[in-house]
Amino acid sequence: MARWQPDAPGRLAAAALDLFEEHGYENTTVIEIAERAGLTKSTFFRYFPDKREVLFDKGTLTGVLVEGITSAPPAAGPLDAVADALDELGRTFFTADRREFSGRRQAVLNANSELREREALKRLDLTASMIEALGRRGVPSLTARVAAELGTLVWEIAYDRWIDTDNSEGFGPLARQALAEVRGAAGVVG
Amino acid sequence: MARWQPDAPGRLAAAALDLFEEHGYENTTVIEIAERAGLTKSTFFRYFPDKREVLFDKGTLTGVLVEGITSAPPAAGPLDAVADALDELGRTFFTADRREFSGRRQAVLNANSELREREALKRLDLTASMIEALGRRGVPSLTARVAAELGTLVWEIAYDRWIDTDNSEGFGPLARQALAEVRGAAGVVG
DNA sequence: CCAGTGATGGGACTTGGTCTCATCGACCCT
DNA sequence: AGGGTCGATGAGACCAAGTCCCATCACTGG
Repeated sequence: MARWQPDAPGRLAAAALDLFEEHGYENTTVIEIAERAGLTKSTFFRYFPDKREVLFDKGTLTGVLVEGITSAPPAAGPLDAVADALDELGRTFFTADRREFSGRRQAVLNANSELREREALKRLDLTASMIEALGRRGVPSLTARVAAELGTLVWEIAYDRWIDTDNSEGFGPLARQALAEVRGAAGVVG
Repeated sequence: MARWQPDAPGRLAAAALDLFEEHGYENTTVIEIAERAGLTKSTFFRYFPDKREVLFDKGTLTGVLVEGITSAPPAAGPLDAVADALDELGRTFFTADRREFSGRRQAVLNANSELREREALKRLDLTASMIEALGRRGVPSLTARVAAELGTLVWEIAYDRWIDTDNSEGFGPLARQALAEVRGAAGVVG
């Protein structure tokens, strides 16, 4: 045994998503996931720090977003920098071929509180990364915090719509639209 | 045995905080917590759904905040309603005598990622509650979402300052100040 | 042909969390 | 006083997550 398997983490993630859809997250055992992927519990925990993490990408999303904010034109305001980053995200991450997978994944997340908790943490980390990236652009601390909070909200709204919609609008335009709406609302809250 | 103990959950929470400070969260066992409180593992899980929850109040904070938003003058804008709620929170919850405890608790939370994750979830739930309360005031959905996001940020900033400061300013004034700053920043983000 | 390396398997072990049942004390009713 | 109910607790079996350590196999290079 101990044969090598191509793309072990990918196989584990795929197996996990399948099983979570079939039997639910809590009724699925790490051992079952590993078995379906042709691996063992040991290997599972070698690639993922815990059971929940099998459904979350290793910070690639955050990386793209930070990169996008950093490389936005220097003259752009904080929210415009975020908008640029969201466009970039739509081009490199939330592509059309990943939409179905994202939808399946999100349905599983929504169905389990333990997973929603992990999602909440990721959301917080995402906001923190945006704050840091905006800070490197010279945006004052508190402004960065507000912009990152609103930016995260825009991301969230656009992501939900991107998954739900039957129309084939890409993530980028949806984000632009959401940003405009949030901007409008921010001007009205007082 | 099976003797009755006054305020079992309170004793468990106090014992837990002590032990977490002494040995750290992960190096403390639920059995140890229960023992220090003169109880058992069974009783611990009868009062708390899991180990983390022993450091989180049962939604009283959210309750006060929602109540405050709901009972704000009908003419008040969304953020003003939130400001009223934060004042109420300062009067009934974040009182001077609870400051030391809150500081100890927060230090423990900050030291452990599992606890920070739970905190992230609570933050999300808090925002959701604010959105709902604002919705009942007739605030349009997206405006409510933005206001709740900013309100949560204000709460967070004020809470941090309330814990850190040596000065004896109450939570209410700190929240007012934070709100003004966030308002200013929101007007600048573009 | 042999040694080293990297990915995997196996199994023991701790702990969080669930469940079921027994026990004890307080209170009530006659 | 005596018996019965009820609420809170204790006790212990049990399962799964997560950690650790070591064995094993395939591949690679000399």
